[in-house]
Parts: sequence; structure tokens; C-alpha cells
Amino acid sequence: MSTTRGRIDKRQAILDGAFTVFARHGYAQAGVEDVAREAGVAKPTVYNHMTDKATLFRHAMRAAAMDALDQRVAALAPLADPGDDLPATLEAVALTLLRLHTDSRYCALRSLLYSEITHFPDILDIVKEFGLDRVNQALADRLARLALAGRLRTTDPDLAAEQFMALVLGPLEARSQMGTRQLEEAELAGIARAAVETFARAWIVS
Amino acid sequence: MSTTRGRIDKRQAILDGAFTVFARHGYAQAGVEDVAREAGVAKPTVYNHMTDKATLFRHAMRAAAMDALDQRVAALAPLADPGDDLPATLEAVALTLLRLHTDSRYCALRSLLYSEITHFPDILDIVKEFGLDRVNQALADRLARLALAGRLRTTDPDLAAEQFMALVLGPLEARSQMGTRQLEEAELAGIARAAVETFARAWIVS
Amino acid sequence: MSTTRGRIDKRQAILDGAFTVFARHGYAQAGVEDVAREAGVAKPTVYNHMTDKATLFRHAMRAAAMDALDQRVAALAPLADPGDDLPATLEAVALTLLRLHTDSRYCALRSLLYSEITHFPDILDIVKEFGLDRVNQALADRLARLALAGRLRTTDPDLAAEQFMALVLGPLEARSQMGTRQLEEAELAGIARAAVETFARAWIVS
Amino acid sequence: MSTTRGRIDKRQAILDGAFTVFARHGYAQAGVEDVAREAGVAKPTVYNHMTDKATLFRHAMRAAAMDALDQRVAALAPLADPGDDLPATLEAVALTLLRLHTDSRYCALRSLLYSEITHFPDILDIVKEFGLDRVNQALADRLARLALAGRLRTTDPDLAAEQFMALVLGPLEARSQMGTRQLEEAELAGIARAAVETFARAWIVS
DNA sequence: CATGAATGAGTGTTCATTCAT
DNA sequence: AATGAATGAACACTCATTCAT
Repeated sequence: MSTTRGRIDKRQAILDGAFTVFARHGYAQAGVEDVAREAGVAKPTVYNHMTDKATLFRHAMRAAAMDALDQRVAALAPLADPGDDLPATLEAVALTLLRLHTDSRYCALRSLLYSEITHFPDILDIVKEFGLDRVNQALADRLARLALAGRLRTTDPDLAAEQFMALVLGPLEARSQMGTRQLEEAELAGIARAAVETFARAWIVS
Repeated sequence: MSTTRGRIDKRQAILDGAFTVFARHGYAQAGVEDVAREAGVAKPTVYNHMTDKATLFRHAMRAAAMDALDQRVAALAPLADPGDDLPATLEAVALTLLRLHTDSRYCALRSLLYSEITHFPDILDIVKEFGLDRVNQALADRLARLALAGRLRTTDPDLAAEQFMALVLGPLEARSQMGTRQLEEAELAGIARAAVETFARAWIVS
Repeated sequence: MSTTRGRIDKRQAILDGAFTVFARHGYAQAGVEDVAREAGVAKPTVYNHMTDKATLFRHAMRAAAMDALDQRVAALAPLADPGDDLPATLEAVALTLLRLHTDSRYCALRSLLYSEITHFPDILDIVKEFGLDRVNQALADRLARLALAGRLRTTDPDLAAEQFMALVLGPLEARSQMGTRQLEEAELAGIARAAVETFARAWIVS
Repeated sequence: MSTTRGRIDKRQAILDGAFTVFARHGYAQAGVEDVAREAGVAKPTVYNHMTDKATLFRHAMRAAAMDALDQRVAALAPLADPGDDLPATLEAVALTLLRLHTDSRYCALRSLLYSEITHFPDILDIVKEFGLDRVNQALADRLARLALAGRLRTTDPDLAAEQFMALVLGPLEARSQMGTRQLEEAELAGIARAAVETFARAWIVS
């Protein structure tokens, strides 16, 4: 069993190391040797597990994207049972999303996806399977339930979800200075509050 | 004079070609030779104008970012004299911004900035000087005027501007599939209308 | 006993596989992994039997060279009792030699010996022990007997043997296009006949 | 002009160096770096002139094969005007051929052709254009003239040429120990004399 | 000033060889 | 004894950069 474990662990270590290194240097600048060092293995071991640098990249990206999607969907959980104060719940969810979105690994993931989509047209599949669209859909599902419960305007949950996400995450782009500025918790809270306030005026049944 | 002209033209050709090539292949994958070919000159000529591949990159990025900012600020012009129907004017502005934002060169610019910010910490200056923050500021100025004119809630024009931009541009991220899907004009118009509607509920004095 | 058998068989399988693979790809291009696969064992098993790739090569070559010599010496057997028609017997022998010489494994053996003699100076021993010189000697012995029996000019059986071999095998070099062209049986027969005819004029007592 | 000269010279140096190195180490074992060093240039310069290691090999082989053919055809020149003593002329020609055939570069050429024909099926063209067959043809032409002049049996100049070459060069294979033993001039002369003697009995009109 | 040619440094990939099981 | 997995060393090929012209 330890053998299998060891192999699995090593594979995981390689994928993790790969993402770390790709995140740090970009695809082209990252050396397979760096990946190996980061994963604590020798260079050929990387090639024993992944045929190519390209394949290595694809697998590492897919794993990271899956993680990211899981985290975001989990962040929506409170909406399943929002309690009396819906705005407060939305604000909490918004804050969690903002924290996730300012995490450096996630920033790196997005940036890598954007910059390598030209060279790896097939990573579009990763985006379709694990991208923000999926979060929007999950959120729309939650909002639809709330609409049925009479707590939200019932017109278009997809649009509501999209605008909620936009109001919450949109401000990050300009404020985070391309991810170089680490936003204070208070600033994130402020964004969340303002987003929910505007969202509420447009969508919440008071 | 024609000599000087020629030199200037050549410099411009090099910067243009550089941005085109960097946009196509990314910084690391782009070859100086490719840039030279694209600009119609020989490789050493590039080095005669720009000391480095890095310098070449910085100059090309700066030029592209300046262009982009100019276009966006120009797009706000209608707000200087909005006429009677403010929502309609906002919608027109929003649509123009969406068109600009889905342009492939702009997508490439953003993606390059994001992916190379690690290797070129100093391109942060470009962002500060010509980034979206500047558009937000310009928009906030316009909105402040409108607030003074009693047509907008007067609380916080900066926040209003930020949320306007978020509602307009935010939906693009999920919908454009990382810039691979070319959005229809109708879809853009839909986004603009929905954005302005929500914005109006929160900010416009009716 | 079956264990020992198995071991011997495995060793033989490894040597055979090794020669096959070396013949196909050349020494440097051949991978030990290929040899292992061809022999139906795992790579370390090869190393359990042969210390080195080099040793493996040497043993495989020696085995192949021994086989080749045996075949050629056996081909001379008819000369022990040539019957009345000496030319006919010589022609039969010549034809057998030609067939052996155009066999693809033998071509590969020669070509490997020639190309690796620089890297493996010691395979010269293989040539001395099992090379064409040995065939010449064996043939010279036969011819000496025939000379004593008054059927051949008695001057120099070594030279006679050498020239017989040259007349028989020499034409192959140009005709076989480096072993790529498979000569027809009729063509081989023609070469044999012509060789014996010329040999006869010079050496046979009529 | 010196520029062009220099480039041509460099190309020639690369081809020469390549053949030298390939001859020394074989195709697979030879490093492009070694070739560059041997040619007195840097590694990328080799790639500037030849796209591939494979292409480099093909060109080097072709050049060497052309040289070899030229030398051999030139060696036949005396037969154009053989004088009174035909056997003596043939012997002289034979000796020259033997000297050419024992040259180490030629041995290497043959051995490389044989060993790499599998990986480079197209070098067969080189053999067809510049191989021994061409020497046989040229020799057959000469012999045909001599036959017309009544000095040779007129039956089959092609066969005569083939057998002449076989009698002269055939003995080398066994004697030279795969090119490792450097044959003495006297030994070569002996081979030549014996070859011509046997050839004469079969073909020369006395 | 513009260019063709040359180079030094670096990277992806392979392979003979060796442990741990 | 036999194997799956790991490694160190090597090598083909590329590219930013610089001379000579």
C-alpha cells in the first residue's frame, strides 16, 4: 500500500510543485527542473509521470481549477439556509468570495489561463468545466430558490447571479493593482457591503 | 526631415510589431526575430532602437496601455452632455465600453500585464498611469457633475463609478470564455441594458 | 533443473533480443529497454545478467559471430568429397555462401562490427576468432587437399582460397545496394557460375 | 567577396568537421558540439548552415562520397592509354585502388553508410549516385575499349570489371581486420599482382 | 544606420543505471 | 531472482545578443 501511496503522493507533489512554479514564472519561463526541485524529485521523475511539459501544465491547471471551483461553490453554502437577514448572509458570502478571489494562487491561475489560452486552446475545456460560469450557475440556483420563497424578485435568477458576482468581484480589478496590492480585510468588507446594498435595491423584496 | 520621419516611423513600426507579437505568443515565447519580421526590419535594428527585449516589451506595453486609456476616456464623452434621457446615455456609454473591452488587442494587453507583472514589477507604473483606475476616476468626475445637477444620488461618486464599471464589464469575464468567444452585438447590448437598469435603481434620481 | 533451464533460456533470450535490437537500431540508438522488451523481461533483469550495455553488446556480437562462422564452415562441407565434377561442387558451395552472405542478420552483424570497432577495440578478438579469415583458412585446407589430389594447381592454397572468396562474395558489395536490395536466386547463381569459371581458368587442373 | 568566401569556407569546414567526427564516433555518438569544435565554429553556427543533425549528416556523407568516387574514377585514368604492357598498367591501377580503399576516411565512409542506412533510407541515393557501382561502370567502359582493341576477351566487359574489382578489393576484407590493421605497401602490391595474374588468365588475350 | 552571420547560455527530453520491494 | 520507480548525466536545439561589414 505504501508503494501506491508513495506514487500517488509523488504525483500530487509534482502537480502542486508544477502549479507553484508555473504561477511564479509563467509557462515558458518555468523550467521543468524547477518543477522537479519544488516537488522534491528528479527531473526524469517528472517525465515518468507526465509525458510533456505541456501535459504537466494541463494537468496542474486542471487540478488548480477544480480546487478553485470547489472553494467557490462551498462559499455559497450559507445561501442554502439564509436565515432572517438575507442581506447579511449575502454580505458574508460576498466577503468569502472576495477573500478567495484575492488569494494569490487564484490570481495566478486566472492569469495563467488568460495568457496561455492561445498556446493551449484545449484549456478552454477546463474553463468550461470549472470556470466562473459554474459559480454563476450554482449561485443562480440558490437565488432561484430564494425567488420561489418570495424573498427575491423573480424575474431572472441568472441575471441576478451575474450582477451579484459583478458587483462583488468587479471592483477588485481596478483596486488590486493586478494583484500586487494586498487588500485589507476592511476594504474587502466595504466592497461587500456596497455590493450587497446596490444588489438589494435592485433585487431584494423588502 | 525624411530621415527623421523614417526613423520615427521605424520606431513606431517596431513598437507596433512588438505588441502584436507579444500579444500573439506571450513575452517569453515571442522571439525578437519575430518582432523584427513583423516590423519589417532586421533583428539588430530592433536592438539599435531598444536596448533590450525587456525594454522593448515595456515600451510596447506602455504605448498600448496609453491607447487603451485614451479610447476609454473618449468613450465617456457623451456623459458631459447627457441630454434628457440619462439612462439611454449611460447605456450608450456602456455599450461602447463593452465593445472596447472585447477587442482582441485589449484582451491581450490585460493578459500580458497580468502574466508579466511578476517579471516586470515596474510595469505596475503603467497600470497606475493608464489602468482602469483612471477610467474609474474620469467616470467619477462625470458622475459628480451629474450629482451636483441633481440627477444622481450624491453620496459617493467614486463608488457609483466603480459599480457602474463592475455592472457593465463584470459579466464579460464569465461570458467571453477567456476572450475566445466573440460576443454578438445583441448580447453586449443586453448586458449594457441590464447593467444600467440595476445601476439606475441604486443611483439615479427619478 | 527447470530453474537452471529457465535462467539459461532467459539469458539466451536476452542475447537474441539484444542482437535483434542492435541490428535494427545500431548500438547507440538501441535502448536497453528495447532489448528487455524484445526479450520479454524487465530492464533490471537485463542488468542482472549482463553488467553493462557494453558487455551485453559484446556477448550478443560474439554469439552472432559464432553462428555465422559455423554456418560458413558447414557450407564448405561438400568440398570434403567433391566427386567428379569439381566446378559443379565449387559452384554449389559458392551459392550457399552467397545465400548466407545476403542474409539480413549477417549483413547487420558485419555492419555493427565495422561501425563499433572504434568504440569497442576488443571486438577485434571476435573477428580474429570468428571472422572471414577463419573461413578462408578452412577453405584453404580443403583446397590444399584437392591440390595434393592433383586437381588444383599446387602453388598457393591460401591465395586460391582468398581469390575464390573474393570472386564469389566481392560482387555482392556493389550489387546489393548496401544490403537494401534482395538479390534473386538466379542472380546469385549467375555470380557463382561466373566466379567459378574465372577461378577455374586460374586454378583448376583440367 | 571575402564575405562570401568566408561563408563558403565555413560551410566547408563544417562539412569536413562533421565527417571527421561522425567517422570517429558514429552518427548517434557524435555530438553536434564536437562537430562545431572540430570545424572551429560555435554550435549554433552549425545550425545556421544545416537545419538538423540529420541534414548535417546527409550533406557530410554526400560530400565524402563524391570525393571518394572522384578519386576512384581518377585512378582508372591509366587504362585510357595502357601502353604495351597491359598487365603492368592493370597492376598499377589495382595498387592505386587498394591504397584508396585502405584509407581510413574511406573505411569510415563505408562503415557509416552501412550502419546508418536503416535510419537514413535516403542515403541510398548517395550510394546509387556515387557508390562502387559507378566505379564498376567506368571500369567496364575502359575494358570495353580494350576489348574492341583486341586486347581483352570481348564477351562481357561488365562482368570483367566486376571480377577485376572483386579480385583486387575482395582480399582486403579479411586481411585488414575491419580496417584496424594498416596493410604494408608490399602486401598491397602482392594482392594487386595476384589479382591481375588471375584476371589475366581469365580475360586477357595473350 | 541597417544587416547577415556568429555565439554563449539555457531548456526540454532521453537513457543507462540503480534502489526498494 | 525479478521488477517498478527514480535518478544523474548528457545532448539536440533555441534564442537573446553582439560583431564585422
